[in-house]
Amino acid sequence: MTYRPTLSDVAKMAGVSVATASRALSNPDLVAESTRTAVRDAANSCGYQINLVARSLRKQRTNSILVLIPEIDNQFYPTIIKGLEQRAHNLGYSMILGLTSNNLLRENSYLEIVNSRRADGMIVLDGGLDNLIERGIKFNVPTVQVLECLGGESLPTVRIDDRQVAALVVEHLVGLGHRRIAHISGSSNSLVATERIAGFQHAMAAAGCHVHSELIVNGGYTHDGGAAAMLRLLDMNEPPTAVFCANDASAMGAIRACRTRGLRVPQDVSIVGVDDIDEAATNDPPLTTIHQPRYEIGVMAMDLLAGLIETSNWKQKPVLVPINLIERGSTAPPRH
Amino acid sequence: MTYRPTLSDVAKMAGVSVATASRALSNPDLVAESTRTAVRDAANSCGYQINLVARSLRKQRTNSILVLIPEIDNQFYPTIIKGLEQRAHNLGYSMILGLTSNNLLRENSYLEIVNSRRADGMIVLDGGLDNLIERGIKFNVPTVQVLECLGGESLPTVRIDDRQVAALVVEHLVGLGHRRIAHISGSSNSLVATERIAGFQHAMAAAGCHVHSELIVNGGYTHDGGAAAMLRLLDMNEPPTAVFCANDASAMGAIRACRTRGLRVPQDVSIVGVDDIDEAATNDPPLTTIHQPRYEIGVMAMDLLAGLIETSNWKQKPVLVPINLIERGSTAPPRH
DNA sequence: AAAACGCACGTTTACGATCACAGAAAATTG
DNA sequence: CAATTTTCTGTGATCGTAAACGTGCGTTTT
Repeated sequence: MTYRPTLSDVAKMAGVSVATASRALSNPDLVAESTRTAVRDAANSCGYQINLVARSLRKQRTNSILVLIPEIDNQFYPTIIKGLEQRAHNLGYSMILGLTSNNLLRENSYLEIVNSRRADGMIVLDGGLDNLIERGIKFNVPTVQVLECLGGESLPTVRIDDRQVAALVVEHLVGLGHRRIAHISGSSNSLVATERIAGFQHAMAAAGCHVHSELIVNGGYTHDGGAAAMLRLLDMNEPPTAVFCANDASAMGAIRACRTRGLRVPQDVSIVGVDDIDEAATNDPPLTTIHQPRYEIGVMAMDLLAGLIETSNWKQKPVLVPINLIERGSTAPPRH
Repeated sequence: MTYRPTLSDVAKMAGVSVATASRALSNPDLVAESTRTAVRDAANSCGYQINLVARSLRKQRTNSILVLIPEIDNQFYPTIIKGLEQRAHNLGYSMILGLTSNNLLRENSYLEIVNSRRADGMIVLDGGLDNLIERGIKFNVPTVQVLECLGGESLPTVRIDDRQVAALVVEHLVGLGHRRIAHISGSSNSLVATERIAGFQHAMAAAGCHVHSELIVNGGYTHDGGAAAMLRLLDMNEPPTAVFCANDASAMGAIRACRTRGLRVPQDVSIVGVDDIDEAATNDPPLTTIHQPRYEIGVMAMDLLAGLIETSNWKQKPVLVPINLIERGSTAPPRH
């Protein structure tokens, strides 16, 4: 195909004006049956395809949204992306994906996309970018924050209750009889990590367990970081009998570390993760973890944004997504 | 901010024509120093942001490309996506991500995006969509196929040599002393799967090993499928001493199946995977596998597409990406 | 029968930038 | 200093669609 017919070509062929051709194709009910079919036939016979760029310019709407993710090869984000994408598709939006790598330069260049009207709004899973979000607000770009919300809740937000995460874990472990429980935390510049730490301390206190500060070590959310942190815990005079890890990757690292010291999970040490990534179920032992409904989180975030774009108002409350603990094979009562 | 200044506002402020303002911002060297700074100052002072939609309409270029992926929560694709995205970003393109789920309806709706000029080209990792690709060709949309190439190589293509995959695996296992080797294959409607089967048979024949047809079973590329396939192999009168699995997920499933039968890997059975997903290295035992440079594959595909968009010609040869076998802990000489 | 209404459609312009063309101003040359 | 080139800038057309607005005509209302 060499020449791309435009709407005016179609109109000419059908013997109507451009306006009528436009209406016949986009708002069929505004047009008489006969002209409607005439226009449609003309469009089909010449292989007409609407030019969405032109429509966007005229309507001041691109029907695409920008999604900013810190990293994608992380086991955690892909399912959220899936939820976002499928919902976007159902709502008639395309998804532009930006990987920020927590890199300020990249973030700024992605901002260009929304500021220059190439996207109608954005979803940010990278709460570290508070400055980005501020600028987003400044330009009145509809924005939804997901999970990591460093910008506070001045923006529409979909997240889980990270204190509840810790509470559920502590409740489970204390219920099994553990008293000496450690926490392998996430990166300290993350609000999620600090909330989980606070929640852990609070829940432990509520259960009447003392938490020595040595029992909270940073695992940086990674497999290797979790393993290193676990080794430090095992080197203590009185090691913990159970460990609450801030995510599944560090939990698996912790399990690996136990093994290198000849300890069995869960017989000698209980380990709990957070996220419930796919690998958690197939891991050996299967990981007891906090399930986050990642797909649904994506769907809800996209719904929220779409509403925001269309009505530009929102109820000032963050959407809190329910979570639950999934008991698998990595936790058991402590030995005596 | 309530009003968005346009180029004509900037021009008015700077006391020049719109054309000059456009040149000053987009082609600064075509304009006198003094007017250049005048225009820039005006743009800055009123917070001007270019409208990329308008530019796209005029230039008939969107600077965005469509990437079609069958599924994203698959451990395999995210790293490719990362390569694609980062390269796209460096080249000045945005990436629109479409998840097809191998669903014909979705595929067609994504085609709309390129046909309606919202993207300058597309990258297809979902070779199952031969009809899609055909239409892509029909509309002269620059397209690059990656890995799974059901449409043949009439299109620009970036892939690995799947027969070589099988050859490397067989060479490794035969080198260890194995003679009775099985293959847990991928879904039969995939060209990649059939090529690996053919390569397996060829390499085995070349090594002087007979391959009974029972020794090739379908594992559907999944963990559970791999486990089920392995159980079938272990139920044979004379089970294989080594298994070549079509991907890492099915290899891990196979290992799990061995364990449920009380067999140890690699002492009793050797297992090889393909892909080298992150989990392969942390798996217990660490998986011997064929490494695919997924990030680089993404980068190369994006480079190829960008070239295609700009020059619209290509050397008629598929880009073959080099691969190699990584020996880890899941393979060993057979017992006697 | 006159007034009021509403449907279906055409005319025209807006959307916001870029580019070809041509003219004006400045710089260079002999 | 006139002639020529070079540099710079404005005019107006253009990209393809949507929508505001207006028109003609048939139908209903009193």
